[in-house]
Amino acid sequence: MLYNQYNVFTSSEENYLKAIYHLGLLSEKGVSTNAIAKKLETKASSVTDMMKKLAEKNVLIYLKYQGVTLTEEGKKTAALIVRKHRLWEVFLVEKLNFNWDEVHDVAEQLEHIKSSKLIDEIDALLGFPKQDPHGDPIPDENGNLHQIEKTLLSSLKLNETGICIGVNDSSSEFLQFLDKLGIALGQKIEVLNKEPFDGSLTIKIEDKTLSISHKIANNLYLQKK
Amino acid sequence: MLYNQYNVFTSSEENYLKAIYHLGLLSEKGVSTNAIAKKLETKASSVTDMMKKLAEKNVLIYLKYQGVTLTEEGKKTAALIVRKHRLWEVFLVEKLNFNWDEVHDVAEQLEHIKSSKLIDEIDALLGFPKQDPHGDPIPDENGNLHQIEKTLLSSLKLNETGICIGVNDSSSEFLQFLDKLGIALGQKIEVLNKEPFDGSLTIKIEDKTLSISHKIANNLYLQKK
DNA sequence: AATAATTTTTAGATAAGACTAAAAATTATT
DNA sequence: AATAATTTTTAGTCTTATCTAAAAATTATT
Repeated sequence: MLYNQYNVFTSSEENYLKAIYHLGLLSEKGVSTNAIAKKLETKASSVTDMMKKLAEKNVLIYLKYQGVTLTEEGKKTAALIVRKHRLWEVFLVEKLNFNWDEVHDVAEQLEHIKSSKLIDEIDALLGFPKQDPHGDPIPDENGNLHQIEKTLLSSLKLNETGICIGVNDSSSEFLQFLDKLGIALGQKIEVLNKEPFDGSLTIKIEDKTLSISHKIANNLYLQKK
Repeated sequence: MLYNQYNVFTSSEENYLKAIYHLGLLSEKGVSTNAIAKKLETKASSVTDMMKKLAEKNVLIYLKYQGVTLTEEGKKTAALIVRKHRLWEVFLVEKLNFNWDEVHDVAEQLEHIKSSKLIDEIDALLGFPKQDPHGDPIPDENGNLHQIEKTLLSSLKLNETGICIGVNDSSSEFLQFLDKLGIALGQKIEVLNKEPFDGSLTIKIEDKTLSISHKIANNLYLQKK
């Protein structure tokens, strides 16, 4: 049960919650002050201040020197911000001709707009999408994630096949590089060869044969067939 | 010639510029501190502080005790915020099923999103509209207004006819009242009778005959036929 | 286990934007 | 023209969200 559904958060508070949410998914332990500071490009002292404030608002548990953990309310709040971010990304790509490497900064702004009708209507306009343009899952209206089974291309075995469903690194550099190679979500990929020397792969994708580095293969998620 | 096209403004600064822009359209003289304070529901002392800051940024001329006037750059900046506000209003009504009385608060938030591609694409998606849902003109990409000739319904003569093209008061109370009466933009209105006693009008609108108060007639704009 | 290195917190400072209360200037009224 | 009323500005305070520098706690290393 959530203590207080009617908390209102500043954009800054929302950014902290989102950062903690993302970092918290990576491990079971509390999220460290430094990790948050690094993610938000701010100073550890600023993080400490904000953690005290957010703990007061019951969205996280803060124990000095032990990092923080989101409460149920904090998780839900954060997930709903992520939901807005990802829905806006889909909107920008599907309706406004943005490329998938251009959406992040604008979505960072749009995610803070306060209006439940707005985001519900955007969701409906887009046909209730389940993934954003980078293949990341969109939390539902209760903040729950329905993750699909995903495998790194680098961990596929020889001759295995999968559908490209997401990226690990969604920097615009990487996304533009994929565009250049002609790799996009939804495409079928088959591993033709794995080079033991440098970990590079030869893959078949949409009738073309490509050689890609281990680093690339380590940033592409597939759904195994 | 504009001094500096690359000024970046905070949301608060943008709200001041917009308020001064709207107030400045009403008269040739400088806009008074109190008028701005009233419009933004803030204190005169806060306005004075902000005027000094905006004068530094060359978007307005501030002379102590004499009110302020926008510079060319200030006018353009303000008009482009108004442009964003009104385009978002059209978007909310046309694409997201908002009623015309629900759009203002959300557009107040959306108008501060920084991305020229975003607003250009919204403009294109909507087919380059020239008016917002209340009939107010949308400034072009250079900040210029192309106002159409409009007449208050209250100043129409007996048996004259016009098309309803806008409202003067766009509070949600008034707009909901119009909805209840069945009055909407684009409708043809004919003045059947003018009551000298209280200024009320009998009008014919879409085959119905209605009696409306002077106050209502004073808040509806028509394009004369 | 003691010391070194790192992380985190505290304390104090700053900037933006708002406020109150009082002073100063302007405008209105007698 | 003098006084009253109003408007505007100034001076000082407050909150939010930052920061730096120093102190404290934790973790790693010898």
